[in-house]
Amino acid sequence: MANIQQVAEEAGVSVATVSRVLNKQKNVSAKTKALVEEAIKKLNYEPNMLGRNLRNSETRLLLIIIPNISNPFYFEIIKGIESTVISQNYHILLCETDSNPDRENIYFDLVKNRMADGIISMDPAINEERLVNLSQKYAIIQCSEYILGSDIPYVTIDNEEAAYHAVKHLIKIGHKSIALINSDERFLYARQRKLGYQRALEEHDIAINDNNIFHTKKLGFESGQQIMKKILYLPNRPTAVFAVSDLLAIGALKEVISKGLHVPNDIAIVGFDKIDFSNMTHPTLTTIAQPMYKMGVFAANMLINKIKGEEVESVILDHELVIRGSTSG
Amino acid sequence: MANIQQVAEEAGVSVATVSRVLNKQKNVSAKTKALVEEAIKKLNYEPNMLGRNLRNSETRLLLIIIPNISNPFYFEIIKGIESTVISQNYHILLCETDSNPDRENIYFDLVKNRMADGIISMDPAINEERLVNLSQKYAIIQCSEYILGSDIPYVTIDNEEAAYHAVKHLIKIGHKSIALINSDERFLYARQRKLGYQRALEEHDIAINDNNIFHTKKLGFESGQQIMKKILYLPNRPTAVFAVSDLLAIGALKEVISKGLHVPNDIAIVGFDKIDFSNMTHPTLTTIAQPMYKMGVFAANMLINKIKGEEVESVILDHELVIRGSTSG
DNA sequence: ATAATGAATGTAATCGTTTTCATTTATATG
DNA sequence: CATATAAATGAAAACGATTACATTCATTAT
Repeated sequence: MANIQQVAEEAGVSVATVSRVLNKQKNVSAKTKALVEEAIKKLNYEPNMLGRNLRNSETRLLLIIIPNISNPFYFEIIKGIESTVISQNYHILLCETDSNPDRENIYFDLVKNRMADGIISMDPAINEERLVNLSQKYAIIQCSEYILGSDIPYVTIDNEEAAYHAVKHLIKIGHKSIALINSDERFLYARQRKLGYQRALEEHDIAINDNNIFHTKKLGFESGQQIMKKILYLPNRPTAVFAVSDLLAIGALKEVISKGLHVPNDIAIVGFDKIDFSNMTHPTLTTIAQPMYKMGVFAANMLINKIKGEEVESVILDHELVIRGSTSG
Repeated sequence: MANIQQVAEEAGVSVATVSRVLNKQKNVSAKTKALVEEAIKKLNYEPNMLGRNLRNSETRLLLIIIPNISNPFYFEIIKGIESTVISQNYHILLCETDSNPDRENIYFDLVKNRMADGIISMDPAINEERLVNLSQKYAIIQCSEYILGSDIPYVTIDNEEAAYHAVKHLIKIGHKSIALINSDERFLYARQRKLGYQRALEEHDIAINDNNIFHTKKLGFESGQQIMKKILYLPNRPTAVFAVSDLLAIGALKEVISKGLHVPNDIAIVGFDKIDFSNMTHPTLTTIAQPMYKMGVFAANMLINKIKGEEVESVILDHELVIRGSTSG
């Protein structure tokens, strides 16, 4: 494996000149440039990034921290991030915490050890104290979930407003008894979405019934299924359900169908996220669309700017209510 | 940001000694070790991996190449890989090619430039020539899809046998007209699964009807849906469908249901992969389960061994037919 | 007390780049 | 033609670790 030294010898120039050619710098004559390029080709030379990285003290690697790789919510965001960073010669290290603090620490160490230049965190369960602490010294951006009051820049949507939209839609088509399938209220987005749910009900003079509010720690289909099972047994069965994620909504939908009930006639359902699969259920799922790809692009650009030392501002993007079969027969 | 030099000064020892403490080597007295550890704590020292990596010429980064991050087939495999490598102090760089040769090249360069120590490729559309070429100099393992006749080690299942199983199941429950939704036959697995499909039919004296065999370049739900649309218009409509991936099968299922037909009474469906979603459809999907997590673990260990310079053998793991609602009313 | 042994520690080279600064070479100006 | 200026090139330090080898120190045997 040839190194820059050997290329220099082969071309009969100094390593500095080779480096200049490599980095497309000015001030190298066409003749020597050709000489160097020839030597590179002849020796099959590929620059060693380790040397370069050490010298430049950067890795051009970015950490993306997510709770779980199989949650489709993150796909489009990640695609947005990936295509943005790759054009700027960065790469991403996808880190799945599984909400395990040990995993989290391993990833944090990666940036402390300078194996990564920055972090985009999308994990609601992340250790906030440590993250804020880390953000003093390293470039960090939050995406989707963020820490209220910290000064880590974030990109997100207005969760309260979005939930308000979703529930208002249910009310408008005539529902008065609406259940909420929420996730853990430790998480900001869960609290915000609940607020939106409550505001919509209050605004239409519908009493908030705590028996209609459910929580789950896990965000998979199964949780939605289990909670819907409980909802179906409720004495005054609600006529509609708002779930804070499509996965939960799809699990719920599945349970209703399995019991031989009709969606939306017996129970209407609204989800959140507009994941791909939400269009493959029968009926298709009404849901709140987040501009996921765009969120990824924003987060990526913000992080890269932050790495460059620029000042970056948090961003709140628009959402959209997508009305489909699960609320309109 | 302190470096090893400053720690050495603070502790009043040489950098060699600090390095020895860092790497938990023998031959350091308890006293000096304590001294060094104190200095490390005091200066908040974190070793810089770039220095270490350059010296050791390794990055402990492994490339995982997949066609598309949103295909759930890869999740469990990736989880298997991730948890295996992390315990051995490696990390993964998830690389999505989108079947775009430019992307692929960027990733290949990563290993040429020594930013990664090896590759696990799961991309059926990968440039075989380049991959084989690269495997002369770098550690490469293939997972799931592999190159026949190359000597890149792989871990996979017996695709032909699995498809044979699936189709035989359909025949056993009485079907005689069975459509195949295949992917691009450029891919080995597609050819193998078709072979299994044909063998099952032949073995039961069912004529193979080319009109019942469909191909798609894209592997999303929508492709399954579109193809099923065609199948439903066929003059002698098949009574069963075998799709080479769950995504295709779910799209197909959706189309059948949407047309008001019954699964499995009007059309039975078998998928492939046992992705999470396959349990969330109504009815649930009969499918072939691949031992995905295990495949990931194997691939990871094989790669790490290969990096160490050991000889590694290819592996073929068992599959399993999971019978569910879409073939048994 | 001395030599022999082994453990602990230090010195300096090394990995492969980039970049500052000095020096050489080419070009333009009078 | 001499000089001023700009462009091209090179020498060497730097990035931060690891490690071969040399050296010092402590321990034991004679």
